[in-house]
Amino acid sequence: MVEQYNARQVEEKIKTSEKPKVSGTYNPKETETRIKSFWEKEKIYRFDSKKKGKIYSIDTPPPTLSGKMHIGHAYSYSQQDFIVRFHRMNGNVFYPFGTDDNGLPTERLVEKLNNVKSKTMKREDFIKMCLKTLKEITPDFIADWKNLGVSCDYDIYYSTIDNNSRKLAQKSFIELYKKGLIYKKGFPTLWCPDCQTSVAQAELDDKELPSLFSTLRFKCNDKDLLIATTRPELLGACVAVFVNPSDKRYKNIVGKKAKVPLFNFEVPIIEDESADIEKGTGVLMICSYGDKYDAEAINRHKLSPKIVLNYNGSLNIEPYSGLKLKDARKKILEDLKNNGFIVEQKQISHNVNTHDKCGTEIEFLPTKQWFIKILDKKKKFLEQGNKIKWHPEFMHKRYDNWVNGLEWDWNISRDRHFGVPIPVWECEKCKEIIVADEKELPIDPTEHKKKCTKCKIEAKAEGKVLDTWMTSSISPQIVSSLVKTSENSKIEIPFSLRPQAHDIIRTWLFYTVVKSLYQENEIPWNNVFISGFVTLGGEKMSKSKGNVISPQEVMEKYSADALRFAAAGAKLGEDSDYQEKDLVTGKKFETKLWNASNFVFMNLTGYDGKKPKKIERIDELFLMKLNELVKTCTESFENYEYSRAKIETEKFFWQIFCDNYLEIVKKRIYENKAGEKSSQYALYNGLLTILKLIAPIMPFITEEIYQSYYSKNEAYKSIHLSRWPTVEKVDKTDELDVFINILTKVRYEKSKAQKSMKAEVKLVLTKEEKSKIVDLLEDLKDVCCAREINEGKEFGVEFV
RNA sequence: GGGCUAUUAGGCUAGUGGCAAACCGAUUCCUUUACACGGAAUAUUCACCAGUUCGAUUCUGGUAUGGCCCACCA
Repeated sequence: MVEQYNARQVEEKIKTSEKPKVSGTYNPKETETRIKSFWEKEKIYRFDSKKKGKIYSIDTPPPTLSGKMHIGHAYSYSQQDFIVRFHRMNGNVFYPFGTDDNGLPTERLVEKLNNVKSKTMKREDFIKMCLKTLKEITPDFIADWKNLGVSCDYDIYYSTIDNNSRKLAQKSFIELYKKGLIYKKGFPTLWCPDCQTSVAQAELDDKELPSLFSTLRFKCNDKDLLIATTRPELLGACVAVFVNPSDKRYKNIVGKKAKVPLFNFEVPIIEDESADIEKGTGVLMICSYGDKYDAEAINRHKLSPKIVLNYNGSLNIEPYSGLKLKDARKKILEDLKNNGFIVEQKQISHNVNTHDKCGTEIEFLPTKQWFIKILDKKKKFLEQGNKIKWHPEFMHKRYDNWVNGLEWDWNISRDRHFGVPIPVWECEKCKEIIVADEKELPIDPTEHKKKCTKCKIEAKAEGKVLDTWMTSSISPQIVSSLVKTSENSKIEIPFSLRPQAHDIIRTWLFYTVVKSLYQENEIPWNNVFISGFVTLGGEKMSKSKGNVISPQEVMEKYSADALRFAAAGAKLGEDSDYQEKDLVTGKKFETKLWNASNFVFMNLTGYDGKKPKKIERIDELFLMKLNELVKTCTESFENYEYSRAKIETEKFFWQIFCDNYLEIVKKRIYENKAGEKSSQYALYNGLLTILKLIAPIMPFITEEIYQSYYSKNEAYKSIHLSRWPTVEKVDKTDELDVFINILTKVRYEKSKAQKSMKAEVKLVLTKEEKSKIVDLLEDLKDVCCAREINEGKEFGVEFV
């Protein structure tokens, strides 16, 4: 069992421990639990609204509340936390937390947990049940984020279905409606027959499906007119037949009528560029509606559509009434075949659009929906995109591609039961729209009666709900509303950062830009930080494939710090493959950090914290080298390149600090040589700096080491509130490199001779070598175990 | 079909206009005043073809192969 400590006990422990606690083996499980409660108790990550100075604000992504944290979350939230922790050490951060529970996944979860069906309940009651259920299950869900060390201020919390979020989403609707940016229109829209709702372009997925490509026999003046189709079930909705104007084969029949097989009605034969001469038979049948081009074509030629599809995906045309699309297709093909209307049939595979929530093939149905105008502002959205700094830069292209490819206005209404209601009523007589008063929000119009201001009769409540992105797209406004602002701490839009994954650039990211432009006339954030996915063996993880890595188990086995360490290896924006060896490396790094700290503290007895008058050259060179690392890490973190900071710090700590510097100063410290104080100074500050540099990535172990030694001398109660190391201007010198180079050569000779590194030698250096490290000869002698160092024509090692 | 991105040691990945690198693994050795969960060393490598350049793994163009996004869907 994990031993539980509270913060007071931690304090006691620290106070009462005379000797440095860093000894024995590192126990991450116990430590992480204890450090986590210390952070919570001391409110280390609380947003301080009174603190002066610039605020680094984060538009934290709210994870969907369903099930548990998955490994992708673990990586991406770690990555954003690296950046946040770096900025916290440079000033004040605003890092709220939210959960997304306004969507289908949560609806299903709540239904399952309470054994109810939302559609049979009053919407208001279902939302109440959601809020109650969520209150019960959310703490457990969030626990994983806390265990991982994600340093949000969890008191600044929102849920996308809570009263405040619903209120702001409705307010946003009303604001945009009043600005004339929202309209309601009957239109053939993307429709999911399974969810029985309209959907937005951004919710479409591709699916490669097998299909039958059938060439059918239409009739024109008793002659055959062959037309190929994959959608025979829509024959009854055929309203025209198109041929290309430059297709000589069909010139003579343009303007005549074609007879639709099986249904026996006639449709006009029209010239239209959209018919591809090469494809099929070159004749194209237009149905209402097979796809968006049908919709456009029907509009273009002012044809009247024949709607044969019901909202639930069944046909309404005899004799196929009531049959679902797939069954109807089967039956119609059968009938066509039996009547000799099929000339040719082949199996093909083609991509179809499906609904990303349920995988059902998307249909087109004319329904009345609410839209936000976006098509006429493409240029403006591209401009906004240009004002944002993208990390990595190439993700900007994805945004541009999406904006350029937009073909529909944003459909924001959904025919679902659960969600944020659209706060309007419509007079059935004069079609006047009555919007809710801001004071009434959040409101469910179906629960309230409103009269038409003109006709004075009762208006009809809108039954539809808003697209969940309608709420998510105002996340900056939602989190801003959660804190009281003071002079010092205005949470302003644009925020500093939006961290998110690349799969929702077209939705969350884009829609937030839209809202921010329409509501604030601003970009929502100055920086966007796009993380990649976590794969296993190069493949996407999914429950169905069974190749899922559970972050809870990884944390259990390797520690949260090790998991974060692995996440820090992933390059920004790129998918990274989960490799167990990265966790092994992370754990080893912990051990090494622990042992090295142990060694440093052991040798700091008698150190008074003051800077000695004389700093030995070797100590100075080490601190200068470290200064270069500080510079690199600072720049890297500023540019969101946490992985570079991690690699450089790891390399420096292991290779320069442990393998070389500690070995070099050992003898001086053991033997209380003259430069001891100087080395102690360098050890104390060197280790502290290294700890700070790696603290954003490994917050637990660095805090533990800080608490066990440094906190009593340093001004800050947590390493995560301490100040990031500053970069000093120093002259460059290669003395240390030359020194290490010589040391390497000595080690090589010892290794070749199969001798211990402690074997005593006589060393011969060239005049040039010797002159470069003239101040370091005594150190070289110590670390090489050299009895003497002589000058000669060439480098040489002699064993004694 | 368009866009983006990638191709580096046995595996997984950094990186750079001028001796090619970390980690895991393999091989050889080393040990006891931080750490064998350690240290020293060894082997093996920049997809292909052109161009720019004194010099290209790095820049440019193309080819091949993979991934992602978008489009096509009669």
